[in-house]
Amino acid sequence: MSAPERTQLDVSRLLNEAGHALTNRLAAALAEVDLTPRAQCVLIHALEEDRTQIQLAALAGLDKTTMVGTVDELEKRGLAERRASATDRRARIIAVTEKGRLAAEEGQRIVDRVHGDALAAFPAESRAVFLDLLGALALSRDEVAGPHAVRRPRGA
Amino acid sequence: MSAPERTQLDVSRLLNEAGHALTNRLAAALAEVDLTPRAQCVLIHALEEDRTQIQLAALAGLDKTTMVGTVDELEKRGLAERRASATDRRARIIAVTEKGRLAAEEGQRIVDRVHGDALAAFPAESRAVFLDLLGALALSRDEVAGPHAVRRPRGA
DNA sequence: TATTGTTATACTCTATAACTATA
DNA sequence: TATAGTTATAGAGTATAACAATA
Repeated sequence: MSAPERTQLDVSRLLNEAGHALTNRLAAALAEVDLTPRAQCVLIHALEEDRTQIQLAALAGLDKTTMVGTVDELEKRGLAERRASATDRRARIIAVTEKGRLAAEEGQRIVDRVHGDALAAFPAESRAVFLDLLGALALSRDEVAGPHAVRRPRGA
Repeated sequence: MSAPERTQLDVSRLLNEAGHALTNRLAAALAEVDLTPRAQCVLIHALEEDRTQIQLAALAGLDKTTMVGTVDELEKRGLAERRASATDRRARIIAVTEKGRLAAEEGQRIVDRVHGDALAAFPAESRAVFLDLLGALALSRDEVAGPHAVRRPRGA
């Protein structure tokens, strides 16, 4: 507890750069099977159980309007289908097709490989500490500011 | 070394979320002294020594065209000035004014505080491990893919 | 021929607003 | 009245292209 720890001058920048680096690698790797990280994420969550677009959007951290296009794409490529919900005629359940399931499973192997490779150089204990702390930091997401960052309302 | 370590299912997502969270907090805190993280970053680097716009852009991870607007803003607010380089008549040295120096120093205290707060809850050893690993991850930025992520050329 | 800084503009991404149909 | 999904579009951010001055 001496001078303000200059070692980590810019933690936020390190986080953003590391995040971009990994995301780019992930996107490049998933592109080999024609998937985006987002599509992969949605497919995986949709496989777990019957979920509506809004539920999937929340899980993926997307807006419902962004989700429309994402699902359009999945449907166009035959990886998933919109089905009427049995309990709410407004809602659409996103059902993953067999083709989609196979793609998602291969995608998941790729995701695991990329993440594994990124951390492979470090000892297991360090990885555990890192992931623990990182998880806690990520959780503190909406605790401080409002639900979302700045964005002026329409007529301003 | 058992099944693919499911613990860190999505490291890249954690990194991005933690990065956004911290960046938002940083932006909110710096807004109190009317600075953006970017302006703060440019001011600090410009204070260290005489630097041109392009040099500052590289240090801040910005495009030179983005830098123009950033410097415009700093100049308009009287925090910095464009000065002719003594050695290259094409180049502009970004000189920080006294007002800019004071703002940057206060900004740096805020940056240190926010970063300190974010990590305060964790033991020093964990922080050290975390920052070490994070720094290594961030360094691996351009090692894999090309210099920048996708962007179709103009006429495509 | 290459580079600094500039302008203009085009592209991507995402969210707001307004709407329909349900609840 | 509120919510799921849709559309259209506005806004923010950033990069490409083309240019003038200079190297």
